Amino acid sequence: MAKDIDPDSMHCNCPVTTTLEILGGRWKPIILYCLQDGPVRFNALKRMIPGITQRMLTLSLRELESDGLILRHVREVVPPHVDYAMSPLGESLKPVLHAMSEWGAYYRTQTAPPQATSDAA
Amino acid sequence: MAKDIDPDSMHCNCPVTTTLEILGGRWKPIILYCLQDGPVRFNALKRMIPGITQRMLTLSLRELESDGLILRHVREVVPPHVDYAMSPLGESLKPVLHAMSEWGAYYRTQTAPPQATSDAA
DNA sequence: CCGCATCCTTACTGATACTG
DNA sequence: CAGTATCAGTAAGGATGCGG
Repeated sequence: MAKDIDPDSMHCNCPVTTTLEILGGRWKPIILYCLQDGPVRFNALKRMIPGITQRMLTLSLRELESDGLILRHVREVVPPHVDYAMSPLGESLKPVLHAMSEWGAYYRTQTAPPQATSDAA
Repeated sequence: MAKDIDPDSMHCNCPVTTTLEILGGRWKPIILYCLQDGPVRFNALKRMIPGITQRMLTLSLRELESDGLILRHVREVVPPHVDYAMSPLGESLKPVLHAMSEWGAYYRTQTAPPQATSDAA
């Protein structure tokens, strides 16, 4: 998803793809979701997202920061204290995240028949 | 993505991730975008999305169909005539696509260098 | 506590050629 | 026209260990 698209071979200017490029990947949306209620520390984030590895958390955080969606705040103390928070641009993404969340939930109700209707394919 | 997530290892029930799984990948959103105005034939789709290969178009279409977002209509004639259209579930995704599109466009205005027209629009 | 470096595996994507 | 099959390259994601 971090794939760089050459302007020369930019077949489609679809802004949806732009959005996908930014919050694509397995962990970005979850991280953003966790940050919605305020700043969170690195290890707290790791604890909130059980399956994530430190590597992926670090990489995702860096990309999110690089894309201007989150802010990284380092406090020079021992032990180190670093927390992450949404930037204004990140805040602007909230409605989108909300819409995607709503649809994802709706989708599940439409495709997850408890046990009846074997059209599970 | 075609990635299958085991319920047992489902670390996060974030519905946003569900949505991302469904329209993740390089071509899905573009295809959905092309289908928004009505049914389109296979080759027409291929023509509307210059960079896509037949393979990726076929695979993406199959996944979209499998996920219930689009409908495949085969007319048994020579030459073969197959067209794809949004299903009601696909239609329900339109607002989400629109929100993502809006944000993507907004994001570009926020990150586009003022001094140059580097946005390959 | 926070993060980086290395290596490895898998998944996604693409080019090309062939078929009903 | 609308696919399918095979092959291969790249990049995303993960495991583990070290450093500030």
